[in-house]
Amino acid sequence: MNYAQARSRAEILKALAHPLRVLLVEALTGGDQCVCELNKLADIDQSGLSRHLALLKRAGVVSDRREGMKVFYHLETPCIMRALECAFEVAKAGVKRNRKLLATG
Amino acid sequence: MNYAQARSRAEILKALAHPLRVLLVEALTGGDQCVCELNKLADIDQSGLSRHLALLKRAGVVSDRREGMKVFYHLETPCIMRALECAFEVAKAGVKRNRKLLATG
DNA sequence: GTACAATATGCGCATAATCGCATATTGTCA
DNA sequence: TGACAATATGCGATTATGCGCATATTGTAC
Repeated sequence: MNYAQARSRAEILKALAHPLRVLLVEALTGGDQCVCELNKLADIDQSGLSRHLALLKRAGVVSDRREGMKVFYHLETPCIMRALECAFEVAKAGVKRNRKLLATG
Repeated sequence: MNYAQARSRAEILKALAHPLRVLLVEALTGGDQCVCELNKLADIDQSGLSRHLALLKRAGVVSDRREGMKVFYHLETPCIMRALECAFEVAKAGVKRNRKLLATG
């Protein structure tokens, strides 16, 4: 893998590397949702949410479509969630490892 | 999923969300390597590399062990590569999608 | 046309990430 | 002990991110 390839992978990962965006992607695995629904996921200002969604869209992770006044977002890449599952396992393992280190050392 | 869980997942993703760190993780799937070897992967200053490795370690993605003067890094989570593969698919799809948009619009 | 609802964007500020350089630490060998 | 190799850390400068507020856009209904 060359640096250019690594950069494009990193771009995607960066798009996912935010708590709210993780929540958004997870929510969208259950099906498309409009911004007004997604806005209930976390206590965030609407303009911020809109920015996060735009960012995910730019990265190619989601797409959007308009229906009347509402805009629905769609998860283009369910495989991303499998990646997140793995990441979660890593996190748990890491926490355990650190606990062990603290107990031992 | 609550915000705390999302945050811990985002932490892992953030750790991976850098071109050099993507390269490092990929390189380590082939087996443990010392910093001096990893330093050949990209044109980066040694102290920078050390920082990136420390970051991956803090996130629980890699571990290190000392052997004489050298420090070897070990990938704790080969499953991470699936995330990278997925990210790559997303990236490719994104490029295709943009081409189509350019052609259509 | 007005009024309103849903969503997006411009802007300024605060915080975090990254980098390069110098320097410190740790281990080996003579 | 001193000299050197491998790695890590402190610091300052630059750049990128995220946030909240105000405002703009787009669509609907009257």
